[in-house]
Amino acid sequence: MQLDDRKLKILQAIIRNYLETGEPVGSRTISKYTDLNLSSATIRNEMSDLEEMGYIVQPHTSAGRIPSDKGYRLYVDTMLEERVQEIDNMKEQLESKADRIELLLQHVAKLLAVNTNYATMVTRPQYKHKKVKFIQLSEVDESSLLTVIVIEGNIVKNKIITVRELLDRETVLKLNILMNTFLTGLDLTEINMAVIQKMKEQAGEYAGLVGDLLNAIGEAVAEEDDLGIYTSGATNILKYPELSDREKASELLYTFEEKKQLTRLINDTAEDANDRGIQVYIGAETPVESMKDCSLVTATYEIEEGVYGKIGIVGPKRMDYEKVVSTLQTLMVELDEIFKRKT
Amino acid sequence: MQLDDRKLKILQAIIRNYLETGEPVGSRTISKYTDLNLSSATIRNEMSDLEEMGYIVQPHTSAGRIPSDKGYRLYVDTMLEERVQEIDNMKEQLESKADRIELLLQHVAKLLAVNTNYATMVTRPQYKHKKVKFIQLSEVDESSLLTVIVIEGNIVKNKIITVRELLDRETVLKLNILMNTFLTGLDLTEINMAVIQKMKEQAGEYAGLVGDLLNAIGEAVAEEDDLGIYTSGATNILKYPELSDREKASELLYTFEEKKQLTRLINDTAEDANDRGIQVYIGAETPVESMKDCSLVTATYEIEEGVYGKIGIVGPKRMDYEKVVSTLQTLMVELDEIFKRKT
DNA sequence: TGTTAGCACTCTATAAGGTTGAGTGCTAAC
DNA sequence: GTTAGCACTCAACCTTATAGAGTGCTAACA
Repeated sequence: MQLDDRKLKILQAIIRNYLETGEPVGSRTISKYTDLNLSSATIRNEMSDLEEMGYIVQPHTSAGRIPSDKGYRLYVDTMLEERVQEIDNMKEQLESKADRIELLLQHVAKLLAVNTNYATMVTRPQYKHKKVKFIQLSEVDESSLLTVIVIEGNIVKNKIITVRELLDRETVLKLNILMNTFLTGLDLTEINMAVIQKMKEQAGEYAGLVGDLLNAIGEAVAEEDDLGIYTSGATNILKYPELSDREKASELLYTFEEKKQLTRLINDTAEDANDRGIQVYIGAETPVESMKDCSLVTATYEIEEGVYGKIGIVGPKRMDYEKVVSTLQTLMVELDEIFKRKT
Repeated sequence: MQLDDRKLKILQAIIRNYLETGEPVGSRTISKYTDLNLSSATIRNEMSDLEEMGYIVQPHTSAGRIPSDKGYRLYVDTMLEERVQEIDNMKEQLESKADRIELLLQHVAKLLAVNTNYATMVTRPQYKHKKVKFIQLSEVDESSLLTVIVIEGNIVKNKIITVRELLDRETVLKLNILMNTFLTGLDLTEINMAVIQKMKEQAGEYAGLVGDLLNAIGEAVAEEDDLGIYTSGATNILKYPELSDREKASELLYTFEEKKQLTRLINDTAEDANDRGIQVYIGAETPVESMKDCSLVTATYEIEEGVYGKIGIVGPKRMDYEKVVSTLQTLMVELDEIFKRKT
């Protein structure tokens, strides 16, 4: 069967209506809702066809139709258009935070959540090779040595380590130079036993301390990985009846609270990133089990050449795709500008 | 009327039973449940008395009884005893994180949530006067200056500021000395215009930069305030039917997601902190509106002389008070040890 | 005088039957 | 190809009946 123009219009009308109401849509509604001037009977015939073709489903005989995953898919693939959006204040708010990337991203998540009424998540940019840019050791007091590590993208990590013996100023200086000469420019995979061995040799009596320092650096940088996800608006999920029954809501909210599962989102969707931009996952298409009754829209932002992060919006399948996509598009442009200006 | 020993035992039995089941408790249940060897009729008489005295309520005429807020209050005040608890692995887990206070606290929240099945929150220790302990400026690259500030309690804050002109090594060193001589030992309220003026004079041509630096420090430290709350297990709330209807759950979860309202918890309960230790707030006693159908148990921990933080557990009124309180008590001892050893 | 058995009463929760209304599929006429 | 009309289906809702848990009260008992 052919999906002609009229069928497409009817499908569109069904989906639009369902997005608004969340209720199955009947033929009479469409008959009035569209400007096709067709009777409900004709619509019924067309709907019957659309159902046969798999774009819509009936929850039970004698109910209206709701879009199937395939229907949504067609909708987002063919029907999305640019939408003008008033997010000027969003722009202002973002600029004020441009210098603290974590705060900025957290804020982005929040803004999106407030604007869309869906749950949102933002991942920190993932540096594939985290090169050490700079290391600074300083004595804070007699027994504490502060280690600050700056890695690519001006991400700053720090760790305080306890030293057994008092260090004089000169030793600290020496250690500083040692650490920087050896480590600056290396990424973490390059810090292998050979390098470590060499460093320890050079350090002489402070070999033990150097070991501690390296551990501290390792830990501080590793921390980065599991803390790179910011979420907001998770409770918005409870606003949608089809997601807010005990079981589903609990699972979903837990996913957002724990965040761990969300990493799969980044990894599993990373491969699609060659055609970067905005991706829509509907129902079972999502890589996270607990979202099987949701839709997920992700966007990829680029903070600098080759360094990407993801933004995701999770809502019911009857999510307002147009709004979400256009909001994301605008936001991407915004972020691009902010990052460009910075570097 | 007198609350004699028998009445107390019956009340205790009612509460215990209600804690387990979440259902109103009838006289026959108690008659079998206790070792008092009394018939249900007798229990009924006593229950009637207990109701008159305000310790229990009937949700409706022909239902069993549930404890009133007053009943719970009596229960927690008189009936809590030490409970031996197997939290040895809790101890181990905590020790491995002792050197990163934020991670440690986050972990404490999580452990508690997992152990109790309630929602938990932990606040970072609140330094009343945050004295600057140490400042370190370092050049990261041509245009970025990294400012690291260590404040009391070894809390490390950092901020990268962009500089217009290239700074030579000597200037950075000078600025370092300047910042440290003026600011070390001061708390933030003491950094007033007079001090700033003097610093700028000394800085000469770099007066503008000093201003930027001071702003950065101010910002970095201010950040501390609103980020000082860690939560975990918020979704546990959905496990308790009496809290998981749409309205209540939504409100509660939002409180946990936003965290802002939770600060009131710390402030409002701070006054009771003279008799520090464990506090129980039942129903309307809680300082946070959205928790009016919950109970809240808080504990105060001391990280060093005069520096406190709070731990809170939120659950239904039929929370297992014994378990919660004893878990908290053990945890307090644990934390005390960890902090003592550190300093 | 405290305790208990027994009984009538109350009220929720659950199930069963009846009704309504939205929606469909099919057919026959336009 | 479109439409009006009709019989049919089924979830949602209301009503009613029933079961069972629990109470309060009274009278008898130790």
